[in-house]
Amino acid sequence: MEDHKGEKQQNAEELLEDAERSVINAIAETMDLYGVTPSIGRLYATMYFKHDPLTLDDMKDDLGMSKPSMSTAVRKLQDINIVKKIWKKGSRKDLFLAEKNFFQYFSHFFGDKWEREAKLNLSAINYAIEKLQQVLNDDEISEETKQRAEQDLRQLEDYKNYCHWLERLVQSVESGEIFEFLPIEDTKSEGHKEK
Amino acid sequence: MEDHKGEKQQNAEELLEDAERSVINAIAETMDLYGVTPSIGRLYATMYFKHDPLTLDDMKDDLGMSKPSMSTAVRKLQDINIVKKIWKKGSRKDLFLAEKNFFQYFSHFFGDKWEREAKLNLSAINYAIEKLQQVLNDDEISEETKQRAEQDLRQLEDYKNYCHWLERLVQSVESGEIFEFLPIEDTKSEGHKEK
DNA sequence: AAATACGTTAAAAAATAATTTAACAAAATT
DNA sequence: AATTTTGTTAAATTATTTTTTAACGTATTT
Repeated sequence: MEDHKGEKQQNAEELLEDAERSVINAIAETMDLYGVTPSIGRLYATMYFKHDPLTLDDMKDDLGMSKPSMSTAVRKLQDINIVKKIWKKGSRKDLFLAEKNFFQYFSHFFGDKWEREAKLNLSAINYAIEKLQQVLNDDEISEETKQRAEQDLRQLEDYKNYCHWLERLVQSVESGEIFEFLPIEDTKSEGHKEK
Repeated sequence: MEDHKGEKQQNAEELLEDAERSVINAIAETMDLYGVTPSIGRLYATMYFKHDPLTLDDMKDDLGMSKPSMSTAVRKLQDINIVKKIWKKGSRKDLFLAEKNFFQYFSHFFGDKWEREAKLNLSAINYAIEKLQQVLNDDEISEETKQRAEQDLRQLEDYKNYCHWLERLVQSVESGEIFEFLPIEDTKSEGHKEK
C-alpha cells in the first residue's frame, strides 16, 4: 500500500497538476475564441507553465501528438510571436519558449491582426472610392445609381476613419502608450515584473 | 447590340458592383481573421451595403445559399450584436439590419470576447491559486514541488493582473472613454456621425 | 377550418480542416 | 563515408464543420 513517495507529497503533486490543468483549459478555450485551433491553443497553454525551453519531442510527449503536428503548431505560435526559438549551446534540437507576459501576448496577437485588418480594408476601400467617384463624375448616370454611389461613399469614408483609428490603436499598443491611459495595476503588493 | 439601358449606365452599375465587391471581400477576410466563418462574414459584409433591412429570402438570393443557412448565420451575427432584428409594420417576414458603425462593431465584437476571456480565465486562475496555496501550506512537501508551486503562483498573479486590465479595457471601450484617449478623427472635412 | 407562408430544428451530405504515417533532406555523429 | 538524428514536406486518413434537404410547428391568410 505504501508508495515510494509520501502520500502527502503525492497529493501535492496532484494538486499542482490540477491547478495547472484548469488554467491550461481556460487559456486554450480563450484562444479558440479568437480562431486559434484547440490543439495549438493547448500547446501554448502547456508551454506557458514550462520554465525551461521545450523540444518538439517534449511537446509530442506532453500533448500525446505526432512530431509533424508539433512542428506546424509551434510555427503558428511563432507566427503570432508568442513563442520564440531559443538557442542553447550543446543542444542539437530546436528549443522553444513561450511568451509569458500576457500584455506582450496581447500586443502581438491583436496588434498584428489589427494592423492586417486596417491595411487590407484600406486598400479595398480606396479602390472602391475610386470606382464610386467615377460613377459620380459621369453625367449620363441615373439618379438612383448616383444616390447609391453617394451613400456607399459616405459609408466608406466612415469606414476609412475607423481603419485609421485602428492603426493608431496598434501604434499605442505597440509603443506601450496605451498603458499610460490604462495603467497596469498590481493587485498583489510587490512591483510588477516588466521587461 | 444596343440594350435597353444606356451603355454608360450599365458600365456605372458594374463599377458600383465592383466597388462593393472589393470591400465585401475585405470585410469577410477580416472577419475570418478572428474566427468568423467566411459565409457568415460574407453575409455581414453584404448586409453592410444594404440600406434597407433584409429578409431571410433576400439573403438567400444574395448569397445563393439555403434559408436554414441564412437563419443560423444571421443568428450568429445577432449574437455578436452586429445585426439587429427590425420591426416594421406590415411585413410578416423577419427583417434584419447590419450595424454600420465600425466603432460600434469593434466595441461589441472585442468587448464581448474580452469580457468572456477575463471571466473565464479569472475563474480558472483563482481555482488554481487556491490549489497552489494548499501545496505551499503543507510542510511535508519536497522543495522541488514547492518551488514549482511558487513559480506558478507568481506567474498567475501576473496573469490575474492582465485579466483585470482586460476588464478595465472592456469598460473603457463600452463607455466610450477610450475615444478620449484615442479620438475618432475625420479625414474628410464634415463632422462624424455619432450616436 | 383548410391552406399557405415562415422560421427553425434534425438528419444527411458535402466540404474543410486537422492529424498521422511515410518519405525526404540536411546536419551531426560515429 | 556510413549511420543516425532532427525537422519538414507530402499524401493519406480521420475528424470536424459547414451546408443542404427534409420535416416540423406556429402563425397568418383565405
